[in-house]
Amino acid sequence: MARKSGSHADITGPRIRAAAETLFARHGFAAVSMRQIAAEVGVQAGALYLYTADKQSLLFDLMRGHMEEVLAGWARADPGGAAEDRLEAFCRFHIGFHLDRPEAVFVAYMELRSLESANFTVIEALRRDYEASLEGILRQGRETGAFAVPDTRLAAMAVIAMLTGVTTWYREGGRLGREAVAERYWDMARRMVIGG
Amino acid sequence: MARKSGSHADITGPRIRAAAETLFARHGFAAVSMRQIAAEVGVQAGALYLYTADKQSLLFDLMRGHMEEVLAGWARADPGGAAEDRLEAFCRFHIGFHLDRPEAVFVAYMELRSLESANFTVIEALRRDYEASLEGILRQGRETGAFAVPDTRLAAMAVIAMLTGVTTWYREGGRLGREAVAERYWDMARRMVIGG
DNA sequence: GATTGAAATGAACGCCTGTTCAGATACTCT
DNA sequence: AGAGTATCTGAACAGGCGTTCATTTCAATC
Repeated sequence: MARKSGSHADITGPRIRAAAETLFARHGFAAVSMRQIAAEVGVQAGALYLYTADKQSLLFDLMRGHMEEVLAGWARADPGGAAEDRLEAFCRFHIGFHLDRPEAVFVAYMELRSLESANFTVIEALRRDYEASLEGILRQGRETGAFAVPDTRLAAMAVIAMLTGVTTWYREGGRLGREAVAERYWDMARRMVIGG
Repeated sequence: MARKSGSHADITGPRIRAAAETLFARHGFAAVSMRQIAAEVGVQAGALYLYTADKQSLLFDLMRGHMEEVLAGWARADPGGAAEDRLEAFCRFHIGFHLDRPEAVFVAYMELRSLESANFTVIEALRRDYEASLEGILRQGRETGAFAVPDTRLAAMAVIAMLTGVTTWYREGGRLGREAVAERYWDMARRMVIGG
């Protein structure tokens, strides 16, 4: 029989993933035990295995889900058109998306080394897809003469590193709001690549 | 009696720290056991405690040593003078220094959360000192009119994140040499902050 | 050759790990 | 009320953890 929507199982799975994400972000994958995750959900450790094959799958599912969300998010946010407009959209999207999910971002960037080899390959490929989408914008801008970028791959890595860095210091309710931060970062990114 | 220089003890301590650094960088602090470190040095686990109080001290000493090296290194490399010259020196120093010590950098950036609270405070203060030295350059440049930076703290964080990002993709013997990478990153940093 | 003292061993401590599973519980549908 | 199923418990497993310490090893000194 098909499971009713809203059943306990439909709720507990996501709760486990959320608890794991929070704990992995705070203490690191290796430092968090299945019993800690279970306690956070209010359940015994054995119950977790009704929802996940093992601890590694929990991490992998979290990271793959995040990377797919990033890619789908940018696919939606990409306005197309001129390279400069697309770069602005990319900067604003990247910062907004990352500030919305600080824990997922933390896990995705810090726990690559905790992935088993086959899982690492999958996540790494998704990451390269995302980086390639930025590099595509830079190539387009160079071809149309809008950007002066001697090395698009290198510039793409530099821009992404700069943008992602926001998550290490930004605090909600701090001196600058998201919009102000995004504005200034977009301005710096523009100056980095613009011709002249 | 004073210990003879070159004694076993003078050699084993650094060997333990080197092994710990490599293993912490590769697998993460929590995922590495004292027995693994000992095996790497060719010794039983108990022997490590002749050279370090505990595992946490091993990590803390590594990170403090690294941060103090960074600060001392920049103090030596800072040419003084015009802000633009100092910024160029900073970019080249930061990239060169970090590419020389990929493992120490990895540990210093990834294992902050593995530090006990008191130790974290110490490391964080050292990091802020380093960031402040870059921000000082940007402030100087803004005051002399060389740079157009609306927010020096934000720009400092952006530049450091961009520069540090090199360590995530640079591979010795790759498409670009260190000098070429440093040259292009300095160019991007300059464009980010320069007036006009 | 005996004495010293540093260096290292290897066993032990109590506790925690990821994972499994037989049995108990609670809920839904007839 | 009773059957059936989804959910969870709680104990167990084999092994690893950080750390301690009595004992041994070994090279340098007297």
